[in-house]
Amino acid sequence: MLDVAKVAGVSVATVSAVINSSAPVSPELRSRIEQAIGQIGYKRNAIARSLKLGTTRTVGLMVADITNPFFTDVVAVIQEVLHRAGYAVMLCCSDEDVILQDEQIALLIDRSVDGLIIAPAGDDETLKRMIAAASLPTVLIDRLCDGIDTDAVVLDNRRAVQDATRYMLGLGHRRIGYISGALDTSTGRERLSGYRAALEAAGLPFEESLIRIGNFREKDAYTAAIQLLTSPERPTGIFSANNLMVIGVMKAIRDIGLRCPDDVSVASFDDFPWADVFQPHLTTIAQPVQAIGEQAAQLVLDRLSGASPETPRRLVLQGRLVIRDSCRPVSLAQRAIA
Amino acid sequence: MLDVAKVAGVSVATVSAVINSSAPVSPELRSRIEQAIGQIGYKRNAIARSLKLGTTRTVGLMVADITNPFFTDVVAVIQEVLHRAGYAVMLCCSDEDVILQDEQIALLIDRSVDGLIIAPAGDDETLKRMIAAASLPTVLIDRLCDGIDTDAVVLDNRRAVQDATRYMLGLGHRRIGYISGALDTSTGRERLSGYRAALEAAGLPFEESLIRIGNFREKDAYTAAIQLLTSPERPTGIFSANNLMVIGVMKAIRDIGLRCPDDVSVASFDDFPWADVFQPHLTTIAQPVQAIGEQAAQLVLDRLSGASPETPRRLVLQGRLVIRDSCRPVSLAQRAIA
DNA sequence: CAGCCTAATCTAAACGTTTCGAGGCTGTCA
DNA sequence: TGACAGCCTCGAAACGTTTAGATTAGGCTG
Repeated sequence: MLDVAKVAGVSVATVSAVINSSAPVSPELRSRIEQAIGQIGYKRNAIARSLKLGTTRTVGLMVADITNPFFTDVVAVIQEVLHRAGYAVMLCCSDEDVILQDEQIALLIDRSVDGLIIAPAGDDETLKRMIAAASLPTVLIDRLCDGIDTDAVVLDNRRAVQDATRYMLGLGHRRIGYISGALDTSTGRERLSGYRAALEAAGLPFEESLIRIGNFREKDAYTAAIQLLTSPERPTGIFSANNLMVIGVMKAIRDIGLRCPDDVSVASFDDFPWADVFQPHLTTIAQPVQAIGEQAAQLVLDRLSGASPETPRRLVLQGRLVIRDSCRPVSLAQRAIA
Repeated sequence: MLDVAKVAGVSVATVSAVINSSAPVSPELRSRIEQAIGQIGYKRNAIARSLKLGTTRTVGLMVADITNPFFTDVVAVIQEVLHRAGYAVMLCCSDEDVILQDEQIALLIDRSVDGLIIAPAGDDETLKRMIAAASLPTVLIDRLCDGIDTDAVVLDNRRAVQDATRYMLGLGHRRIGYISGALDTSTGRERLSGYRAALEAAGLPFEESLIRIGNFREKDAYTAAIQLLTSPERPTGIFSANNLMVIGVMKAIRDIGLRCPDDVSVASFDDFPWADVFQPHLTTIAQPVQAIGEQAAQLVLDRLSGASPETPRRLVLQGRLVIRDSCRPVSLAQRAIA
């Protein structure tokens, strides 16, 4: 910029004024400066600018698992909306690990991001402290955390799972295995509570032995499903609390030598683009990923521009049960087993 | 930092010395300073540091489609390796769009990333110019660009597709439809050339009418497959040049009222974690995603630390044909049609 | 005891911007 | 003609670091 000023024979202040059109500059100087810029090939240094302005026009985005299609769909739309608004996105991934999560958040805050969008891997004190200390515009997505009182956009998890469970009950299933996400996540807890509520509404008992923790991971879900399927009273249906885990469940069913839906009915949280073309066509709960991403991005943009109310806004969206054919009415043979 | 210095009763230079252990400091002062840091809760400002040092410890990562599981797998490992090395990752996505790609690269360079890892959406002049002008450590992944002469890690696309095509030919298929990626990508061209080479080796003619461009996108591939399947001489097999497109192909087959593999055999580039549990079990070419990610990250890290040779390094990895059961020997009935 | 060396500490400049306040010029009005 | 307002332009400080080079103190040597 100093060079530009020299070439144009003006002061840096004037150059800055034309670049940011922050002050009136005579047409003559303006053109001289613009020409000098073109000649030198000058690009303003964003770092120096950030230092002076205290703003980076970057928002940190942290998801629990970059490999999960649900998150990538959401990331894609957030990315797009923020980019349109002139913000860059710094993406991190905690791999469902709280330690890693804290490291990454620290890294983002360290880099002075202007805002934060987080799908937390789990409640933890450090996270709370860091967010409070940083006091940045923050929005939680997918999952909430006790004690983090910020904007958020989440699903009505309880209701969605309640619907799905009611559907399975309606097909005559009485023993429905449940592969849960980690219970230190809000989604883990809420989804399970939906299952429980459906059972209760149907006047059925809640059996601990039908619940297994799959930690939202394929591998853990596989082990969990194997246990469920080899237990003395095998469930006639299994509900998986997310998309990654249902793959593990299906592998378990195959490895045990059973078939879905003939021997075991399966339903799952999160939809797949290929679900209605590969068999069994999975019955799932589809999340409005587009809306989630848009709203989250908008919430953070609103706060960034100071257009938000003081009190945190909490958006709750609804899932949609997509019935395909991975669930079947309970057969006589299955009844006999149970 | 000034505050810390005041509290500890020393100069900022000394504080800086203890923070970076860049100069010897007496134990007494060191502990006074450390205490002051704790008391104030001081965190060093990375922006100011970047300005002074001219380094951001951030690398830009740009992929063509964040929604594609192949890319997310690679992104996940790059992320992890770079994080371990103390670098942050700034992720962007071009959505297979050259214009968007240029915007995003400009944004990354503008933010002064220290290095760049790019899976280009396509050859284009602007990209070349920007990369040359920025003269940053750059590594291309998945796809090469004419005229961008940097480190790179790619697959032996030609050979992989040649293997797969030979396999289909071995099953008796003579009319194999080919859904191609965009031909302004190196992967688009190389994969197609593998198909062509296999045909040639088998002494069969290459028919333009069997080739359709699906642009690596599900939607375009769907349209392309519909055309192929409704043509007078319907192919008995279809090869899809990536994972997203094979979904479109399967949807087309279903919508036309055909079945895979009974009526049409299908094989595809890129593997899926669920491929051997949902039917039809897709025959695919699996890419070594872990290795691709690790090598790419390592290449950029090496250059960042100045440990690289002057000449660009080009790593070519091999794919692996995973035979499942979406391809079947050509039946008599199919022969009759053709 | 002067002179020197070493080790610890400090001062101040620099990185590339933005911006505040001051100053200069032009033109208008009394 | 002088006062004043308005518009441009500029100088310089500030953002929070790092670091080269100056300074100081203390110990050793001759």
